[in-house]
Amino acid sequence: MDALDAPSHSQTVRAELRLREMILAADLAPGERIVELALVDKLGVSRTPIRAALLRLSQEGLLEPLASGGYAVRTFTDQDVSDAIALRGMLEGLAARLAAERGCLDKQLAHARALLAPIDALLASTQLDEAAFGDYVSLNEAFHAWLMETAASDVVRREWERVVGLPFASPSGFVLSQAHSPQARDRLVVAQDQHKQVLEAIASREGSRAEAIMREHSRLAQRNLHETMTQVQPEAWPGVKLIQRTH
Amino acid sequence: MDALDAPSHSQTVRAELRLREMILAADLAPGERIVELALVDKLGVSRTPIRAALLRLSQEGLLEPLASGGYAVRTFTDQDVSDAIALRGMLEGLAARLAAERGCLDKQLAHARALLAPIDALLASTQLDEAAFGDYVSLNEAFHAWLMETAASDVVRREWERVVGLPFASPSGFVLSQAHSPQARDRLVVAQDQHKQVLEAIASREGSRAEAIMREHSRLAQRNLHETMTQVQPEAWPGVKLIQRTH
DNA sequence: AGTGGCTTGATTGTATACAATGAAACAGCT
DNA sequence: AGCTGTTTCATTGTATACAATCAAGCCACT
Repeated sequence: MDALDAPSHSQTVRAELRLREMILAADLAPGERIVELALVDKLGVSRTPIRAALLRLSQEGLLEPLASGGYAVRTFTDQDVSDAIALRGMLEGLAARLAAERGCLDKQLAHARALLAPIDALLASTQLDEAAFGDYVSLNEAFHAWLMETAASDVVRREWERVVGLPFASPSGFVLSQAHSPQARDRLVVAQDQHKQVLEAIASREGSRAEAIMREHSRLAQRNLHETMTQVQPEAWPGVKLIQRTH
Repeated sequence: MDALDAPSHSQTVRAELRLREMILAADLAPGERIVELALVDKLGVSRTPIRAALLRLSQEGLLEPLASGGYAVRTFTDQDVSDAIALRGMLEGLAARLAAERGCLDKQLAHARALLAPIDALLASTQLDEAAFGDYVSLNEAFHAWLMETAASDVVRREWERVVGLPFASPSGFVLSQAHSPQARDRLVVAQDQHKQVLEAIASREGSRAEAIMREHSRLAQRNLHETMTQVQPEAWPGVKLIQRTH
C-alpha cells in the first residue's frame, strides 16, 4: 500500500494521482460530492495539497465544480465518450498533418518504424495472449506519443494530453477489454495498417491524407467502445463506471 | 480602480481576473517569473487565493510551471498562435458537423439568423466606423458561441473555451486592430458569407460541408494575424506582447 | 586566481486556525 | 398537520505561520 506513496513527488502530486485512481476505480462514486476533510483522513495530507489536487482534477474534467462550492465526481454520457474520442481523432489528425506539412527528420521516421516493427512481429502470431495485448498497448501508446512529438506543436500537444487524460479517450482505450473477442486480432491488424499508412503519408508529406487516416483511426476506438459497453463487465476497465448509460 | 474589485466573486476569481489582465497587458513581462508575495501586495489578498489563481492560469496555458517551483509568464511563438487558431478552426468545424449531423431545432436556427441579420445591416454601409467594428465583434462572438451551444457537446465546448482563452485565438481576434485597413470591410463581408453558408449547411444537415466552412473561416484570423504582427503597434491589442517574433 | 563546498537568504510547499457561507433540522405559529 | 422562520452544524474559502527547498554569494583552500 505504501509503495504507492513513494516520496517521488510533492504532496499535491501524490494526492492528485491517488485521487485520480480513486475516481477511476469508482472508489469515489460518480456524482458524489467530494468532502475535503474526508480526504484528509483517507490520504493523510492536509487540506491545502488536497484542494490543489481537486482544482487540477476539475480543470482536467474529472470533477465538476458545484455552484455552492466544492466539487462532485463528474459523470459522462456515452455521447461524451464518443465526442472525446472524436476530439482525439481530430487532434491526432491535425498533428499528423502538421508533421507532414512541416516535415520531419529521417531520424524521427526511423524511430517510428522502430516502434511499428515489434507490432508486426507481435501480429505474426495468429493467436494472441494477454501479454501480447499488453505489449500492443505499450507500443501503440508510444506511437501516438511519437506522433504528437513529431508534430512539434506545444499548443496541440497540450490539448491532446488533456483529452487523453479522460480515461476512455486514450489511444489504447478498450483494447485490453477486447482481448478475448474473436475479431480482436483483426482489429489490431487494421489499426497497424493505419499506423503504417499514416507514417507513409507523413514521410511523403501528404498532409490531408495523413489527417484523414488518423481521424479514421480513432473510429476503431468508437467501435471498441460500443462492444465494451454492451458486453464487458464494468470492472474490466478503469473509468468505465463513470459512464452513465443513456439507453 | 475599485470598480474592478467589485465584490461579485470570491477572492480567487477576482485575483484570477486581475492577473489575466496584468498578463495580457504585459504588466507582468513575458517570461518573467511570478513571485507570489509581490502579488500579495499588488492585489491585496493573501497567498492562498493567489496560488489558486496561478494554478488555474497555468492550466489555462497563460503561465508555465517552473521545474524549481513557481511559474513564469508564458511566451508564445507565432507558430503557437497559428496552431491555436487552427485548433479553434478544427473545434468549430467539429461543432458545426455535430450540429448538422445530430440536427438542431428550428428555434435555434431562427436564433442564429437573428444574430446574423444585424451584421448584414451593419455591412450595408460601405464605410465602417469604430463602433461598427465593435458591434461586429460582439455579434460575431455571439454567433460562434451559438455554434458551440448548438453542437450540444460538453466535451467539445470545454476544449473550445480553453483554446479561446488564449487571447489571440478568439473568434474576433485581430478584427479590431484591422479596423483602419482598406480591405477591412471586405474581410467582414467574406466572414459573414461563411457564417451564412455554415448555417445553411447545418440546416440542411450537410455535416462535412459545415465542417469545411468553419475550418476555412478560421483562416481569416490567420491572415489578419499576419497583418497585425507586421503593421500594428503591439499596444493595440491585448496579449500581442506575449508573442515573440521568431523572424 | 579559480574552484569547491558551505552558508545564508529568499521563495515556494504545507499545515492549521479562523471566517463566511450554505444546508439541514428543529421548533413555533397558523 | 403543514409551513415558515430560526438556529445550528457542517463545509468550504481565506489568512497566516512554519518547514523545506533552491539559488546565489561568500569564503577557504588549492
